[in-house]
Amino acid sequence: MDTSLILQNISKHIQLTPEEEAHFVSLLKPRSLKRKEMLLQEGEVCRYSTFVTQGCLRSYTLDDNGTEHVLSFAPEDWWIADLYSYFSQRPGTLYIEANQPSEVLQLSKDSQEQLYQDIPKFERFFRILIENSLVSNQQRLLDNLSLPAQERYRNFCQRYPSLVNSLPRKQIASYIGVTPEFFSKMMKKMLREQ
Amino acid sequence: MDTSLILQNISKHIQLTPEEEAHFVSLLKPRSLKRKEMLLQEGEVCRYSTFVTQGCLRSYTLDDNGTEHVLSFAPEDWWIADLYSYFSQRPGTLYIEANQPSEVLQLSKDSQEQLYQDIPKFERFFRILIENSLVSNQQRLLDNLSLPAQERYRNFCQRYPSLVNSLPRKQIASYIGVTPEFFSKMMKKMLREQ
DNA sequence: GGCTTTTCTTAACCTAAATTATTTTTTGCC
DNA sequence: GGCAAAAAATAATTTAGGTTAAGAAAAGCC
Repeated sequence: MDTSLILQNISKHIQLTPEEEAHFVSLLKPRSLKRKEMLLQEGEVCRYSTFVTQGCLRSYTLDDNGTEHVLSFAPEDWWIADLYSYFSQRPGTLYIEANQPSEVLQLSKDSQEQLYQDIPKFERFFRILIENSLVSNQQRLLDNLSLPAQERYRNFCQRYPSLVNSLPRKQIASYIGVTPEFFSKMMKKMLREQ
Repeated sequence: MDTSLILQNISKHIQLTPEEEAHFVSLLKPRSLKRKEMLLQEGEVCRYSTFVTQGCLRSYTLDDNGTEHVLSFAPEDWWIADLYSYFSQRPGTLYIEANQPSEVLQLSKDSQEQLYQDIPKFERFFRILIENSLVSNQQRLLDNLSLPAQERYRNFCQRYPSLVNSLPRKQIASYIGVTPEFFSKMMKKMLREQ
């Protein structure tokens, strides 16, 4: 189990002693995922926060027509969960699925609560993580309210530069909130114009 | 300065001793706002988290055309801030304005950091506050991606029941992401259909 | 109370994006 | 490498919602 990436991720916000690092690592459960393997489905309780060490996951909902709406992507070095379900430990609405064969480290809700008791610094770490998520989520919401699809695509490229050329276009289309057909037309237009 | 509402708000998530309550209260600065008074403008640094004890505030951006896009409302018992600017202490993009004559209590960023040191329980309190914001913000984003304007309006009514009949319709329209003209047409249609 | 300003409504017209259907291209996989 | 399945492109048609403009209603203010 390779924990260097996650320890580095944590060290961006809090400093841990070697003992604390060891304690944290002991709470992690590694898991391998095949392409298209589901980590979570609608109606299930999200019992883990998941950190991606290799590959890429995505979270999405299905609406009444069965259309997929992508909430987030999690490439290497990102966290992912159905946060409503995770925080409340009630059944959620999100699907979380591996886009590619992936390696992840999982921290259970119980372990996380324990961690807050044992090493209060982690309360700070996860608070900062969530603060950053909230800020970018608010910005994305405002973008969706105020910007045309072209600009939202440009913002997507900023946010996930490593994914622009490796993700199916229909998933990018879903993330920015347009149909694959419209996305295709839009990309052609953007090429023509520059 | 009436602090009963804010202390009650806090007691939903953490228990404070009378001494801790007194310390917390000593950090709060009361402020009165007239209708249309600005608490924050684009380009300014957001130095305070603001708790509304009376009245109602809203946060919004202005786009290139000068069109307003409402991010959030804060009636009594709610918190409001430009979180990007508040967390980073860099110039932000939001306007925060009083919708009506209002009374607020403000906690400066410095005081909040100090509070984390003095009474670590507050780290938990604000973490939970932000967790809840993030969850509802993600849900609103997914609603914007997947639901027609009518459904988004119904969700608005759920979220802010106290505001449905007291807010200018153009602000509600902006919050759900449509023009006032379309909103007016939509409301007429909804009445016809039920 | 009257005057100004803002908000709300209505209606005609317009456009970004959705839908449906078909074909072509790419990808995953044994 | 070949085949099935998924993804992408194209095009015709439709629609949700935007724009423009103008009048009616309501709210704020001395």
